[in-house]
Amino acid sequence: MPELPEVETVRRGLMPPLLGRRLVRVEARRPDLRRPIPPDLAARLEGQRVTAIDRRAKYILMWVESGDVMLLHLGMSGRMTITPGLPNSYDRHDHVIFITDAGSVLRFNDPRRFGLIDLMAGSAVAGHPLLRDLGPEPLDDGFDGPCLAAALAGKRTPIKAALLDQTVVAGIGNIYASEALNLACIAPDRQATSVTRAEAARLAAAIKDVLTRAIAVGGSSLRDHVQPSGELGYFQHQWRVYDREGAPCPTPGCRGLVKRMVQSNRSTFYCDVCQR
DNA sequence: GTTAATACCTGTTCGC
DNA sequence: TGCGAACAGGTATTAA
Repeated sequence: MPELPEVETVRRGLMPPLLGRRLVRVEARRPDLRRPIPPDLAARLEGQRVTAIDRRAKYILMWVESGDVMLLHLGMSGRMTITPGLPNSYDRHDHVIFITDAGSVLRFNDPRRFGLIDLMAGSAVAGHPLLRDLGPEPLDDGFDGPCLAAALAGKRTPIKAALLDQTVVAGIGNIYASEALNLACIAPDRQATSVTRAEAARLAAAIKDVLTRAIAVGGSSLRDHVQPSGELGYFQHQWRVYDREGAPCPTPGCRGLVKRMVQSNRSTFYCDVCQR
């Protein structure tokens, strides 16, 4: 599932083959993703040189020389793959194709079609409805205990649900929420308002740690995520609790076992011995 | 206004 | 073995 580390991995994988290249052909083969692909996508991107590829939360922003920005979200099952030349055939879920002046082919493939593509002028990025309400970037220098504590203030919801709220912290999904809470030894069903300043500092550090280490190994390849090169990510081998029900808790000195519960219709994995 | 539940979608896994 | 049900989950929408 593409959360922040997977999206960042994709962004980094797209930079070498795309940055500075000209898009010679853009083809939307299936327009009905979570929201319709803008009908003028090809017209506004073809002939344009890619000037920057950024990330905000789980969104990728591709800037072109005209000043337009393509916004991309991978949803749950989306992947971007690059091949050096034209493939023999396209997959039925290859929804958008980009061909560069170097001849490489970028494919946006998304079987479940929870992903989306939008297009806007660069001046409209900050005010875009999907971007304007996002919370702080957890890997920014400014994200720390006080920052997290401020974001959690007044949230009358379990801390796990608060971490999934993109207006609280941007980019955390179901896997890394469980991982960070276990690393910080905070119970997922605690009310967000009950998290102390010291705990918020611990949790902010745990979030940074988990995300940074996941990016370093290319993210988690659960069912869908691969890097643009086709390589897998390997962080799933380092999961502490996610999808490890019954396994020993990895916290040093803790003798608990990983348990699973459902919060807001989502699986949460945790240890009820060391997570308090 | 805030929070919880549901819909969207399809490939995979599970149980009978 | 084969079938259908359940499950996975990010975000928008609807309900409470």
